[in-house]
Amino acid sequence: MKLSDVISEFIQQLITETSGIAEIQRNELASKLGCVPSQINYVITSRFTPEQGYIVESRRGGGGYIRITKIKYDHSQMLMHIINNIGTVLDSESARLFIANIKNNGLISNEASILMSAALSDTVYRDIPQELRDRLRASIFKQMLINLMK
Amino acid sequence: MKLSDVISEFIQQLITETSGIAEIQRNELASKLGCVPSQINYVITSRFTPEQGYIVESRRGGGGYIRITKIKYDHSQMLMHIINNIGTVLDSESARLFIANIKNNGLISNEASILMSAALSDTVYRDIPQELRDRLRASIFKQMLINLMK
DNA sequence: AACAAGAAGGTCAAAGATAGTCAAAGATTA
DNA sequence: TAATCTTTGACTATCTTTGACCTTCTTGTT
Repeated sequence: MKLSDVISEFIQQLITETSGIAEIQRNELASKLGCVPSQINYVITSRFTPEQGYIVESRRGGGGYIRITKIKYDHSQMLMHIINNIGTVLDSESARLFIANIKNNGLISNEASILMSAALSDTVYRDIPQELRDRLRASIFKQMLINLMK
Repeated sequence: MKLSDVISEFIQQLITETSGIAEIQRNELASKLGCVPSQINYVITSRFTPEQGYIVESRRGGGGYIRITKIKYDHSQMLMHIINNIGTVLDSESARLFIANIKNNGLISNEASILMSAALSDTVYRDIPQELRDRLRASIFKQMLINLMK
């Protein structure tokens, strides 16, 4: 079996055992599974993404950790559906429509829609190179949605 | 658990017990918790900053002390404070602290804090050139706050 | 008052402990 | 064989711990 799959399964196992939250130490896990530390990052970025329903947080330094949380989406399947439909780029008009839609469907509060609109509005991306804007917008939108499902 | 966290929790506990003001002796606390005195300073400067709503005062010499006071803001002062303190750049740690602070003071809902944290978290800015990240983060944060106040 | 000694707390930089990034090389798949 | 996925390691960024040295304050002595 591929190394990446071993790592991935190990983490999934951990998540199952802890019913939702795996907290690991990168170097420790790497040495336990016999791989270089950065491979842990590879596995996480390729298999524990928002699209797949995971939130990843971490801290460096002494006592550092990587925490991977599996989203429970019983009540949020529509949101999950939205996330999977966003793609890697998102222009401001599409963002506006998505937000209006999920708000009208009662999936998010009015306050949440205000915040999302603010964070995705064109005015804040002035300094960002054109080609990065819509990728960033997509990324932020997904991150916000996935975290709402925590 | 990390030493810093032990120290931090000890101080927080003190603040809670005294409903707002912890007064400690640096050397005494250091020896009680088994660390070098300067580590107390480290914890204070990293976890009891104005951004987190604390004022720190101290005196040297015989009978010296370090006093840490939790600030009680009212809402308008709070917003004022935050807005005046976000410059043109904002790193992720400061963002985290600001958000925790305004949430703890009841200025924003839990949902809002989750959304803000998500939108400002480091993970979404991977593709953005280093020098733009913190400018963008500041910009998004301000935009969200402004729109919340409307 | 002047001074010296002692008792705090403050600063800073180095070392240690983690995690993150990126690009090159290798493997697999379409 | 071209595209995509995986593996690796060198380099970077961040957070924590420690210790040597500095500054300020109080108190006792002359």
